[in-house]
Amino acid sequence: MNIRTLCLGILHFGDATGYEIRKLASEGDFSHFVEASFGAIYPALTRLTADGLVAWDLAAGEGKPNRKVYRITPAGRIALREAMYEPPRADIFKSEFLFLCLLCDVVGADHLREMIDRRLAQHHAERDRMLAAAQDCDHPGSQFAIDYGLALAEAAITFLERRGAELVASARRAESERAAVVSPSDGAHAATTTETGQASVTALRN
Amino acid sequence: MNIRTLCLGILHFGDATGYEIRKLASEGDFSHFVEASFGAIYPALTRLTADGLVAWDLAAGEGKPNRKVYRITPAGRIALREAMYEPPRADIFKSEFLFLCLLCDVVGADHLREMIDRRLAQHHAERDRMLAAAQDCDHPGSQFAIDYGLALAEAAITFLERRGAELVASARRAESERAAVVSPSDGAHAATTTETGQASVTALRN
DNA sequence: GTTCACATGTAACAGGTTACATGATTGG
DNA sequence: CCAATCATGTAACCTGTTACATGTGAAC
Repeated sequence: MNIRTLCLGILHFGDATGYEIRKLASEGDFSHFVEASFGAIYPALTRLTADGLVAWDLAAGEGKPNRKVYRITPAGRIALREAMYEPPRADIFKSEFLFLCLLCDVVGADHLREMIDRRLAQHHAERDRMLAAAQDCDHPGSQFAIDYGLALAEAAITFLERRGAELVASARRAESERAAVVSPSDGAHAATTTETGQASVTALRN
Repeated sequence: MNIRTLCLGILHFGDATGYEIRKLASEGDFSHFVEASFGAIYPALTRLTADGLVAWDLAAGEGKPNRKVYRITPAGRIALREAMYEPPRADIFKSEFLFLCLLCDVVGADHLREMIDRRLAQHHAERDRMLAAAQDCDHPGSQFAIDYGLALAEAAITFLERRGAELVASARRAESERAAVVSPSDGAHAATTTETGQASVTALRN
Protein backbone atom coordinates (compact mmCIF):
# COMPACT_ATOMS: atom_id res chain seq x y z
CA MET A 1 0.00 0.00 0.00
CA ASN A 2 1.37 3.34 -0.95
CA ILE A 3 1.26 6.62 0.88
CA ARG A 4 -1.44 7.99 -1.37
CA THR A 5 -3.87 5.30 -0.29
CA LEU A 6 -2.92 5.95 3.30
CA CYS A 7 -3.73 9.65 2.90
CA LEU A 8 -7.08 8.82 1.34
CA GLY A 9 -7.84 6.46 4.20
CA ILE A 10 -7.08 9.09 6.79
CA LEU A 11 -9.04 11.74 4.94
CA HIS A 12 -11.96 9.33 4.80
CA PHE A 13 -12.37 9.94 8.52
CA GLY A 14 -12.25 13.71 8.22
CA ASP A 15 -10.48 16.67 6.68
CA ALA A 16 -6.91 17.33 7.67
CA THR A 17 -3.71 19.17 6.77
CA GLY A 18 -0.56 17.39 5.66
CA TYR A 19 0.88 18.06 9.04
CA GLU A 20 -2.05 16.44 10.78
CA ILE A 21 -1.98 13.45 8.49
CA ARG A 22 1.63 12.81 9.37
CA LYS A 23 0.80 13.12 13.03
CA LEU A 24 -2.06 10.67 12.80
CA ALA A 25 0.14 8.26 10.89
CA SER A 26 3.09 8.39 13.23
CA GLU A 27 1.58 9.17 16.62
CA GLY A 28 -2.16 8.80 16.36
CA ASP A 29 -4.55 5.91 15.89
CA PHE A 30 -2.96 4.84 12.65
CA SER A 31 0.57 4.70 13.95
CA HIS A 32 0.50 1.06 15.04
CA PHE A 33 0.47 -0.34 11.55
CA VAL A 34 1.45 2.35 9.04
CA GLU A 35 4.38 4.65 8.48
CA ALA A 36 4.74 8.01 6.80
CA SER A 37 7.06 10.97 6.80
CA PHE A 38 6.65 14.54 5.59
CA GLY A 39 8.78 13.91 2.57
CA ALA A 40 6.37 11.21 1.51
CA ILE A 41 3.08 12.83 2.46
CA TYR A 42 3.39 16.24 0.86
CA PRO A 43 4.25 14.91 -2.60
CA ALA A 44 1.49 12.33 -2.22
CA LEU A 45 -1.08 15.02 -1.48
CA THR A 46 0.12 17.08 -4.42
CA ARG A 47 -0.34 14.15 -6.72
CA LEU A 48 -3.71 13.19 -5.26
CA THR A 49 -4.83 16.76 -5.90
CA ALA A 50 -3.65 16.58 -9.50
CA ASP A 51 -5.56 13.33 -9.91
CA GLY A 52 -8.69 14.87 -8.46
CA LEU A 53 -8.89 12.42 -5.59
CA VAL A 54 -8.53 15.10 -2.93
CA ALA A 55 -9.02 18.87 -2.83
CA TRP A 56 -7.99 21.55 -0.41
CA ASP A 57 -9.13 24.89 0.97
CA LEU A 58 -6.91 27.51 2.49
CA ALA A 59 -8.04 27.87 6.07
CA ALA A 60 -7.66 31.38 7.44
CA GLY A 61 -6.88 30.07 10.90
CA GLU A 62 -6.15 32.52 13.68
CA GLY A 63 -2.97 34.03 12.32
CA LYS A 64 -1.57 30.69 11.18
CA PRO A 65 -0.88 31.02 7.49
CA ASN A 66 -0.80 28.54 4.65
CA ARG A 67 -3.00 25.94 6.25
CA LYS A 68 -4.11 23.70 3.45
CA VAL A 69 -7.01 21.64 4.69
CA TYR A 70 -7.43 18.62 2.49
CA ARG A 71 -10.64 16.72 1.95
CA ILE A 72 -11.40 13.58 0.01
CA THR A 73 -13.46 13.97 -3.17
CA PRO A 74 -16.14 11.55 -4.42
CA ALA A 75 -13.62 10.21 -6.95
CA GLY A 76 -11.21 9.77 -4.07
CA ARG A 77 -13.72 7.72 -2.13
CA ILE A 78 -14.18 5.44 -5.08
CA ALA A 79 -10.45 5.06 -5.58
CA LEU A 80 -10.09 4.24 -1.89
CA ARG A 81 -12.80 1.67 -2.05
CA GLU A 82 -11.18 0.10 -5.08
CA ALA A 83 -7.80 0.00 -3.38
CA MET A 84 -9.38 -1.79 -0.44
CA TYR A 85 -10.53 -4.53 -2.75
CA GLU A 86 -7.03 -5.38 -3.87
CA PRO A 87 -5.76 -8.24 -1.75
CA PRO A 88 -3.79 -6.77 1.14
CA ARG A 89 -0.11 -7.58 1.24
CA ALA A 90 1.18 -9.78 4.00
CA ASP A 91 1.86 -7.97 7.25
CA ILE A 92 5.41 -6.78 7.58
CA PHE A 93 7.08 -7.18 10.90
CA LYS A 94 10.66 -6.02 11.12
CA SER A 95 12.36 -6.14 14.47
CA GLU A 96 15.95 -5.18 14.99
CA PHE A 97 15.32 -5.92 18.62
CA LEU A 98 14.50 -9.56 17.91
CA PHE A 99 17.53 -9.77 15.66
CA LEU A 100 19.58 -8.62 18.60
CA CYS A 101 17.98 -11.28 20.78
CA LEU A 102 18.82 -13.89 18.18
CA LEU A 103 22.44 -12.78 18.34
CA CYS A 104 22.44 -12.68 22.11
CA ASP A 105 25.77 -14.42 22.27
CA VAL A 106 27.67 -11.72 20.42
CA VAL A 107 26.71 -8.93 22.81
CA GLY A 108 27.21 -8.49 26.53
CA ALA A 109 24.50 -9.65 28.89
CA ASP A 110 24.23 -6.20 30.43
CA HIS A 111 23.57 -4.59 27.10
CA LEU A 112 20.99 -7.21 26.28
CA ARG A 113 19.21 -6.66 29.54
CA GLU A 114 19.14 -2.93 28.98
CA MET A 115 17.70 -3.43 25.52
CA ILE A 116 15.00 -5.75 26.82
CA ASP A 117 14.07 -3.34 29.60
CA ARG A 118 13.91 -0.50 27.15
CA ARG A 119 11.69 -2.44 24.80
CA LEU A 120 9.47 -3.38 27.68
CA ALA A 121 9.15 0.27 28.66
CA GLN A 122 8.28 1.19 25.09
CA HIS A 123 5.60 -1.47 24.96
CA HIS A 124 4.16 -0.25 28.24
CA ALA A 125 4.06 3.33 27.00
CA GLU A 126 2.43 2.28 23.77
CA ARG A 127 -0.11 0.19 25.59
CA ASP A 128 -1.08 3.13 27.77
CA ARG A 129 -1.43 5.29 24.71
CA MET A 130 -3.66 2.75 23.04
CA LEU A 131 -5.68 2.23 26.20
CA ALA A 132 -6.38 5.95 26.27
CA ALA A 133 -7.24 6.00 22.57
CA ALA A 134 -9.62 3.08 23.00
CA GLN A 135 -11.64 5.06 25.54
CA ASP A 136 -12.70 7.95 23.36
CA CYS A 137 -13.48 5.94 20.28
CA ASP A 138 -16.75 4.46 19.17
CA HIS A 139 -16.02 3.71 15.54
CA PRO A 140 -16.01 -0.09 15.10
CA GLY A 141 -13.02 -0.23 12.75
CA SER A 142 -10.84 1.98 14.90
CA GLN A 143 -11.87 0.11 18.00
CA PHE A 144 -10.93 -3.14 16.34
CA ALA A 145 -7.56 -1.87 15.15
CA ILE A 146 -6.67 -0.40 18.52
CA ASP A 147 -7.74 -3.52 20.39
CA TYR A 148 -5.70 -5.61 17.99
CA GLY A 149 -2.63 -3.51 18.74
CA LEU A 150 -3.43 -3.75 22.40
CA ALA A 151 -3.66 -7.53 22.28
CA LEU A 152 -0.30 -7.79 20.54
CA ALA A 153 1.37 -5.34 22.92
CA GLU A 154 -0.01 -7.29 25.85
CA ALA A 155 1.36 -10.52 24.41
CA ALA A 156 4.78 -8.98 23.82
CA ILE A 157 4.92 -7.60 27.36
CA THR A 158 3.91 -10.91 28.90
CA PHE A 159 6.49 -12.75 26.83
CA LEU A 160 9.35 -10.38 27.56
CA GLU A 161 8.60 -10.33 31.27
CA ARG A 162 8.41 -14.09 31.40
CA ARG A 163 11.36 -14.98 29.21
CA GLY A 164 13.67 -11.98 29.20
CA ALA A 165 15.68 -12.94 32.25
CA GLU A 166 16.27 -16.38 30.83
CA LEU A 167 17.79 -14.95 27.67
CA VAL A 168 20.01 -12.59 29.62
CA ALA A 169 21.22 -15.52 31.69
CA SER A 170 22.20 -17.43 28.58
CA ALA A 171 24.02 -14.37 27.26
CA ARG A 172 25.83 -14.17 30.58
CA ARG A 173 26.87 -17.78 30.14
CA ALA A 174 28.14 -17.17 26.59
CA GLU A 175 30.02 -14.15 27.85
CA SER A 176 31.93 -16.01 30.52
CA GLU A 177 32.70 -18.85 28.14
CA ARG A 178 34.08 -16.37 25.66
CA ALA A 179 36.21 -14.75 28.37
CA ALA A 180 37.54 -18.14 29.43
CA VAL A 181 38.60 -19.03 25.89
CA VAL A 182 39.97 -15.71 24.73
CA SER A 183 41.83 -14.73 27.85
CA PRO A 184 42.17 -16.59 31.13
CA SER A 185 42.93 -13.25 32.77
CA ASP A 186 40.81 -10.15 32.28
CA GLY A 187 41.45 -7.13 30.09
CA ALA A 188 42.69 -8.95 27.02
CA HIS A 189 39.31 -8.78 25.41
CA ALA A 190 39.59 -5.18 24.28
CA ALA A 191 42.91 -5.98 22.64
CA THR A 192 41.32 -8.72 20.57
CA THR A 193 38.71 -6.27 19.42
CA THR A 194 41.11 -3.62 18.18
CA GLU A 195 43.49 -6.10 16.64
CA THR A 196 41.43 -6.83 13.54
CA GLY A 197 38.88 -4.11 14.10
CA GLN A 198 40.65 -1.29 12.28
CA ALA A 199 38.97 -1.93 8.95
CA SER A 200 35.56 -2.77 10.28
CA VAL A 201 34.79 0.23 12.42
CA THR A 202 31.58 1.73 11.11
CA ALA A 203 32.07 -0.38 8.00
CA LEU A 204 28.39 -1.23 8.03
CA ARG A 205 27.25 2.36 8.02
CA ASN A 206 26.19 3.92 4.71
CA MET B 1 19.47 -2.31 10.06
CA ASN B 2 20.65 -2.90 6.56
CA ILE B 3 20.91 -6.09 4.56
CA ARG B 4 24.66 -6.31 5.08
CA THR B 5 24.23 -6.63 8.82
CA LEU B 6 21.52 -9.19 8.24
CA CYS B 7 23.89 -11.26 6.08
CA LEU B 8 26.59 -11.07 8.73
CA GLY B 9 24.11 -12.18 11.38
CA ILE B 10 23.03 -15.17 9.37
CA LEU B 11 26.61 -16.10 8.52
CA HIS B 12 27.42 -15.91 12.22
CA PHE B 13 25.43 -19.10 12.62
CA GLY B 14 27.20 -20.89 9.80
CA ASP B 15 28.47 -20.65 6.24
CA ALA B 16 25.94 -20.26 3.48
CA THR B 17 25.42 -19.30 -0.14
CA GLY B 18 23.50 -16.21 -1.19
CA TYR B 19 20.66 -18.44 -2.16
CA GLU B 20 20.53 -20.03 1.26
CA ILE B 21 20.73 -16.68 3.01
CA ARG B 22 17.70 -15.49 1.13
CA LYS B 23 15.87 -18.64 2.00
CA LEU B 24 16.67 -18.32 5.68
CA ALA B 25 15.59 -14.69 5.62
CA SER B 26 12.31 -15.23 3.86
CA GLU B 27 11.25 -18.72 4.83
CA GLY B 28 13.51 -19.91 7.63
CA ASP B 29 14.01 -18.98 11.25
CA PHE B 30 14.79 -15.37 10.44
CA SER B 31 11.72 -14.75 8.34
CA HIS B 32 9.47 -13.56 11.16
CA PHE B 33 11.24 -10.27 11.65
CA VAL B 34 13.49 -9.54 8.68
CA GLU B 35 13.07 -9.20 4.94
CA ALA B 36 15.45 -9.69 2.06
CA SER B 37 15.35 -10.39 -1.66
CA PHE B 38 17.97 -11.64 -4.10
CA GLY B 39 18.43 -8.22 -5.57
CA ALA B 40 19.43 -6.95 -2.15
CA ILE B 41 21.47 -9.88 -0.89
CA TYR B 42 23.83 -10.46 -3.79
CA PRO B 43 25.05 -6.85 -3.94
CA ALA B 44 25.33 -6.86 -0.15
CA LEU B 45 27.55 -9.93 -0.21
CA THR B 46 29.71 -8.42 -2.94
CA ARG B 47 30.25 -5.34 -0.88
CA LEU B 48 30.86 -7.27 2.32
CA THR B 49 33.53 -9.22 0.44
CA ALA B 50 35.14 -6.00 -0.79
CA ASP B 51 35.16 -4.73 2.79
CA GLY B 52 36.76 -7.92 4.04
CA LEU B 53 33.87 -8.75 6.35
CA VAL B 54 33.04 -11.98 4.59
CA ALA B 55 34.92 -14.33 2.24
CA TRP B 56 33.84 -17.13 -0.02
CA ASP B 57 35.05 -20.43 -1.41
CA LEU B 58 33.85 -22.09 -4.56
CA ALA B 59 32.29 -25.34 -3.50
CA ALA B 60 32.67 -28.11 -6.03
CA GLY B 61 29.33 -29.62 -5.11
CA GLU B 62 28.03 -32.63 -6.95
CA GLY B 63 27.71 -31.16 -10.40
CA LYS B 64 26.18 -27.91 -9.18
CA PRO B 65 28.41 -25.13 -10.43
CA ASN B 66 29.15 -21.67 -9.16
CA ARG B 67 28.28 -22.32 -5.58
CA LYS B 68 29.87 -19.51 -3.62
CA VAL B 69 29.88 -20.50 0.02
CA TYR B 70 30.29 -17.41 2.14
CA ARG B 71 31.77 -17.31 5.61
CA ILE B 72 32.14 -14.49 8.07
CA THR B 73 35.69 -13.25 8.71
CA PRO B 74 37.10 -12.13 12.07
CA ALA B 75 36.70 -8.52 10.96
CA GLY B 76 33.13 -9.37 10.06
CA ARG B 77 32.45 -10.70 13.52
CA ILE B 78 33.72 -7.49 15.03
CA ALA B 79 31.62 -5.38 12.69
CA LEU B 80 28.59 -7.47 13.56
CA ARG B 81 29.23 -7.08 17.25
CA GLU B 82 29.60 -3.33 16.82
CA ALA B 83 26.39 -3.13 14.85
CA MET B 84 24.60 -4.94 17.65
CA TYR B 85 25.68 -2.23 20.06
CA GLU B 86 23.95 0.49 18.12
CA PRO B 87 20.54 1.06 19.64
CA PRO B 88 18.04 -1.00 17.67
CA ARG B 89 15.42 0.92 15.75
CA ALA B 90 11.84 0.65 16.86
CA ASP B 91 10.03 -2.40 15.56
CA ILE B 92 8.20 -1.80 12.35
CA PHE B 93 4.77 -3.24 11.99
CA LYS B 94 2.98 -2.52 8.75
CA SER B 95 -0.37 -4.12 8.20
CA GLU B 96 -2.49 -3.47 5.17
CA PHE B 97 -4.88 -5.94 6.67
CA LEU B 98 -5.46 -3.79 9.75
CA PHE B 99 -5.81 -0.76 7.53
CA LEU B 100 -8.57 -2.62 5.75
CA CYS B 101 -10.22 -3.40 9.08
CA LEU B 102 -10.05 0.24 10.01
CA LEU B 103 -11.85 1.08 6.79
CA CYS B 104 -14.38 -1.68 7.27
CA ASP B 105 -17.23 0.60 6.30
CA VAL B 106 -15.98 1.25 2.80
CA VAL B 107 -15.83 -2.41 1.77
CA GLY B 108 -18.45 -5.09 1.66
CA ALA B 109 -18.93 -7.32 4.68
CA ASP B 110 -18.36 -10.45 2.62
CA HIS B 111 -15.02 -9.21 1.40
CA LEU B 112 -14.04 -8.30 4.92
CA ARG B 113 -14.96 -11.71 6.21
CA GLU B 114 -12.94 -13.36 3.48
CA MET B 115 -9.93 -11.24 4.30
CA ILE B 116 -10.19 -12.06 7.99
CA ASP B 117 -10.51 -15.77 7.30
CA ARG B 118 -7.54 -15.64 4.98
CA ARG B 119 -5.42 -13.82 7.53
CA LEU B 120 -6.44 -16.33 10.15
CA ALA B 121 -5.36 -19.16 7.88
CA GLN B 122 -2.03 -17.47 7.28
CA HIS B 123 -1.45 -17.06 10.98
CA HIS B 124 -2.29 -20.71 11.57
CA ALA B 125 0.14 -21.81 8.88
CA GLU B 126 2.86 -19.60 10.24
CA ARG B 127 2.26 -20.84 13.74
CA ASP B 128 2.60 -24.44 12.62
CA ARG B 129 5.81 -23.57 10.85
CA MET B 130 7.21 -21.92 13.95
CA LEU B 131 6.04 -24.77 16.15
CA ALA B 132 8.01 -27.17 13.97
CA ALA B 133 11.05 -24.90 13.98
CA ALA B 134 10.92 -24.60 17.76
CA GLN B 135 11.28 -28.35 18.10
CA ASP B 136 14.62 -28.85 16.43
CA CYS B 137 16.30 -25.84 17.95
CA ASP B 138 18.41 -25.64 21.05
CA HIS B 139 20.10 -22.29 20.58
CA PRO B 140 18.78 -19.88 23.24
CA GLY B 141 18.52 -16.84 20.96
CA SER B 142 16.71 -18.70 18.21
CA GLN B 143 14.41 -20.34 20.69
CA PHE B 144 13.59 -16.97 22.15
CA ALA B 145 12.92 -15.37 18.77
CA ILE B 146 10.74 -18.23 17.61
CA ASP B 147 8.77 -18.33 20.85
CA TYR B 148 8.28 -14.58 20.60
CA GLY B 149 6.86 -14.96 17.14
CA LEU B 150 4.73 -17.81 18.38
CA ALA B 151 3.34 -15.75 21.24
CA LEU B 152 2.39 -12.94 18.89
CA ALA B 153 0.82 -15.28 16.35
CA GLU B 154 -1.18 -16.92 19.11
CA ALA B 155 -2.39 -13.53 20.31
CA ALA B 156 -3.39 -12.49 16.80
CA ILE B 157 -5.29 -15.72 16.23
CA THR B 158 -7.12 -15.44 19.52
CA PHE B 159 -8.06 -11.86 18.80
CA LEU B 160 -9.26 -12.47 15.27
CA GLU B 161 -11.30 -15.47 16.29
CA ARG B 162 -12.89 -13.59 19.14
CA ARG B 163 -13.55 -10.28 17.45
CA GLY B 164 -13.64 -10.91 13.73
CA ALA B 165 -17.34 -11.72 13.50
CA GLU B 166 -18.17 -8.56 15.38
CA LEU B 167 -16.34 -6.42 12.85
CA VAL B 168 -18.00 -8.17 9.94
CA ALA B 169 -21.37 -7.53 11.56
CA SER B 170 -20.65 -3.82 11.79
CA ALA B 171 -19.54 -3.79 8.17
CA ARG B 172 -22.80 -5.51 7.28
CA ARG B 173 -24.66 -2.77 9.12
CA ALA B 174 -22.75 0.00 7.31
CA GLU B 175 -23.46 -1.75 4.05
CA SER B 176 -27.20 -1.83 4.49
CA GLU B 177 -27.24 1.78 5.67
CA ARG B 178 -25.34 2.78 2.57
CA ALA B 179 -27.75 0.87 0.39
CA ALA B 180 -30.69 2.54 2.08
CA VAL B 181 -29.31 6.03 1.50
CA VAL B 182 -27.89 5.63 -1.99
CA SER B 183 -30.68 3.60 -3.48
CA PRO B 184 -33.86 2.35 -1.86
CA SER B 185 -34.01 -0.40 -4.45
CA ASP B 186 -31.14 -2.74 -5.27
CA GLY B 187 -28.80 -2.68 -8.26
CA ALA B 188 -28.17 1.04 -8.31
CA HIS B 189 -24.97 0.63 -6.40
CA ALA B 190 -22.84 -0.36 -9.38
CA ALA B 191 -24.11 2.65 -11.27
CA THR B 192 -22.99 4.99 -8.51
CA THR B 193 -19.56 3.48 -8.69
CA THR B 194 -19.04 3.97 -12.39
CA GLU B 195 -20.59 7.40 -12.43
CA THR B 196 -17.62 9.24 -10.96
CA GLY B 197 -15.25 6.32 -11.17
CA GLN B 198 -13.92 6.93 -14.64
CA ALA B 199 -10.95 8.97 -13.55
CA SER B 200 -10.13 7.03 -10.44
CA VAL B 201 -9.85 3.52 -11.77
CA THR B 202 -6.38 2.28 -10.93
CA ALA B 203 -5.45 5.88 -10.20
CA LEU B 204 -3.61 4.75 -7.10
CA ARG B 205 -1.41 2.32 -8.94
CA ASN B 206 2.12 3.42 -9.87
C1' DG C 1 9.87 -33.29 -21.80
C1' DT C 2 8.78 -30.14 -18.59
C1' DT C 3 8.41 -28.34 -14.23
C1' DC C 4 10.66 -27.53 -9.95
C1' DA C 5 14.55 -26.41 -6.90
C1' DC C 6 19.18 -24.79 -7.01
C1' DA C 7 22.18 -20.92 -8.10
C1' DT C 8 24.10 -16.17 -9.43
C1' DG C 9 23.84 -11.95 -10.97
C1' DT C 10 22.34 -7.10 -13.32
C1' DA C 11 19.66 -2.96 -14.44
C1' DA C 12 15.88 -0.07 -14.30
C1' DC C 13 12.90 1.77 -11.38
C1' DA C 14 10.00 3.10 -7.50
C1' DG C 15 9.61 4.45 -3.16
C1' DG C 16 10.61 6.57 0.75
C1' DT C 17 14.05 8.85 4.19
C1' DT C 18 16.99 12.54 5.62
C1' DA C 19 18.40 16.82 5.64
C1' DC C 20 17.69 21.27 4.28
C1' DA C 21 15.12 25.76 3.85
C1' DT C 22 11.63 28.82 5.85
C1' DG C 23 8.59 31.08 8.81
C1' DA C 24 4.76 32.19 12.43
C1' DT C 25 3.06 31.73 17.03
C1' DT C 26 2.92 30.35 21.79
C1' DG C 27 4.51 29.30 26.33
C1' DG C 28 7.92 29.00 29.83
C1' DC D 1 14.64 35.02 24.49
C1' DC D 2 14.58 30.36 23.43
C1' DA D 3 12.41 26.16 22.71
C1' DA D 4 8.64 23.79 21.09
C1' DT D 5 4.77 23.23 18.11
C1' DC D 6 2.53 24.27 13.95
C1' DA D 7 3.11 24.30 9.00
C1' DT D 8 4.80 23.50 4.06
C1' DG D 9 7.75 22.09 0.88
C1' DT D 10 12.24 20.50 -2.00
C1' DA D 11 16.21 17.75 -3.34
C1' DA D 12 19.68 14.54 -2.83
C1' DC D 13 20.29 10.21 -1.62
C1' DC D 14 19.75 5.44 -0.36
C1' DT D 15 17.83 1.24 -0.42
C1' DG D 16 15.46 -2.27 -1.91
C1' DT D 17 12.11 -4.40 -5.35
C1' DT D 18 10.94 -6.23 -9.84
C1' DA D 19 12.00 -8.06 -13.83
C1' DC D 20 15.27 -9.82 -16.71
C1' DA D 21 19.07 -13.04 -18.22
C1' DT D 22 21.18 -17.64 -17.68
C1' DG D 23 22.22 -22.27 -16.61
C1' DT D 24 22.19 -27.09 -14.16
C1' DG D 25 20.31 -31.28 -12.27
C1' DA D 26 16.56 -33.98 -10.38
C1' DA D 27 12.09 -35.66 -10.22
C1' DC D 28 7.72 -36.65 -12.13
